[in-house]
Amino acid sequence: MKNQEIAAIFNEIADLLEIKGENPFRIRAYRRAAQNIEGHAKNIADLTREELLEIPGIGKDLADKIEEYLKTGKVASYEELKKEVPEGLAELLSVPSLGPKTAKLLHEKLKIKNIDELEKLAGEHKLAGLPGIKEKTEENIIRGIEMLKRGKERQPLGRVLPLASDIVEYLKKNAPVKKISLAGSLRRMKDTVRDIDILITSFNAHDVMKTFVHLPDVKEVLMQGATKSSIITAEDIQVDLRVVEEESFGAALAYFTGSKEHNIRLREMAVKKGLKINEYGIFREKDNKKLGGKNEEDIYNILGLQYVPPELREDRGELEAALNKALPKLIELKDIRGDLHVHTNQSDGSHTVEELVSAAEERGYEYIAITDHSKGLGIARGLNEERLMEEKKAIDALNKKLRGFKLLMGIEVDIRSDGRMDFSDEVLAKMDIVVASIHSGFRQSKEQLTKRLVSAMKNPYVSVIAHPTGRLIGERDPYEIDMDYILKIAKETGTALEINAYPLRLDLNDIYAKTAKELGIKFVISTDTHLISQFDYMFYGISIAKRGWLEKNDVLNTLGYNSLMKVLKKKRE
DNA sequence: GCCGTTTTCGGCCCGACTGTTTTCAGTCG
Repeated sequence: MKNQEIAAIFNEIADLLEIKGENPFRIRAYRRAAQNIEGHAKNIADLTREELLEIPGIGKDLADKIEEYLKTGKVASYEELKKEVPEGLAELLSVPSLGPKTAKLLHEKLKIKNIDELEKLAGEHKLAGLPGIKEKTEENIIRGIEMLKRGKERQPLGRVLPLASDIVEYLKKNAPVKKISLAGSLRRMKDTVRDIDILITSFNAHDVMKTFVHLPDVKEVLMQGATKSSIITAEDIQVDLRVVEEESFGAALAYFTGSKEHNIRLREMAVKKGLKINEYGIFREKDNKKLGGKNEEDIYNILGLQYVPPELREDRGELEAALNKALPKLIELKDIRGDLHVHTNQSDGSHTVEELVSAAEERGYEYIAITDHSKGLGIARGLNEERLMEEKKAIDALNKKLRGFKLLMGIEVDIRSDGRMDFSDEVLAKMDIVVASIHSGFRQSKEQLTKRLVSAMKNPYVSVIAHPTGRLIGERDPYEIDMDYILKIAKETGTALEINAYPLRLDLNDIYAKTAKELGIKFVISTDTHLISQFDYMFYGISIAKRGWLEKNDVLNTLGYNSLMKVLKKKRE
């Protein structure tokens, strides 16, 4: 996909323009375009000019630049800019607390061109004494470089959310907290997050702040004010806390939940109606009369919009839909009636089928599918045909004993590097459900990898493609595939795509899920459980599904057992 | 640079905290 490349260039242009001190709105236009290109599920390279212009934030000029890049591999104006602003200077902007004005100043006065030079001169205390810079600013820059070096990359949702919940619980117990809520990308359940935002109401903000900056986990206090404080935890995650008045809680929640792009659009809509939105409420412009803000719903209602669930607030069309009362009725955890990707101790899981059944029953499920690995995956003790048939026999027997609960006999069949399935059709035909996935040859060419998935989908017995892009957040990039083509074949063959709920996978991601849904492709949301506690990862899968605008009807494991079996058989016919 | 049931030109979201100042600029979210 060219999308990331083009988005990166537009962001870089925005950085360079910032350092030059250009019109801030022009800079924002580049950033907005970059954001919308990155979030676009279709390959930009395949769009017609008309389709390009339909992307919000892309006008004539930026469409020209995109076409120029696709044609020549370069953008002339970008190359010009790079000549004007020394290479490396833009990277200074990635240092927290250092913005374009300071970057420009540092270059003009000290000829600093990159972070290494900055670090050296800051260490020698050469920064202090420049206009507007004294010791404190120098210290902050040094600290910013340290933070940057520690790699404060985005962390997987599944790693940060438990931490955030702990902090919320601690504050509830130890500080005078009335209302408390997570906000930011964590509340939107983005698959990765950079920091934790917490919003609080209290009759004693001062004490809340005091407790907060003395949390057991605090490594560093970045700022402490009357209504806003920030810390860094021992895990190197930044936590921002805001205390607001009860009367403003809803407005503040909306404001701090974001996304920034969503909020900007919301405010633009408000301005057009003669209203003003800030974190304290929604106001009439002419006399500043407060119309609402205690509840988050106020903001949307007064603008004549449906309430937009946090997971949708990304400026991906949700405000237009809210205006037309056309928001999806999002899937919920309680809609899920079973898990269709579960491993036992026959391959690399930790539990017996019986143990898994009782755990599933506890969670209110009506069925699960046992899908151990196939023989090709030796490392996971993949099953050969003989062991698979033994497992099937055991499951058949168990099914006869179970009351009100069903086991589906399945397999997670390995898609071999040449595109063949690890079992013959004859064996696959004996399964209730076949989940196919790639576990090897991640570095094959895009064509090869695409071909492997296509060959799996064209197999009449393959019901689901599991973790379709193979990513492990923060550890392994998705392998390269032609997603447009994959989606087309999924639709044609009636193959479902999995949203793997394992927190490091979350694969398909939200963007692809939304596109796939629009094409009418069906999904399963599965946990890939190897350990009983992992059944609870379903919650993460649901969150990604919500972010992909999925409704109950889009997801096969919301069906009752009989309906599900009917759907699974349909592809084979 | 984008965008238009106010506009093809003139707008473009809004406020807190910090560090530097002595009323404010820069940065951030």
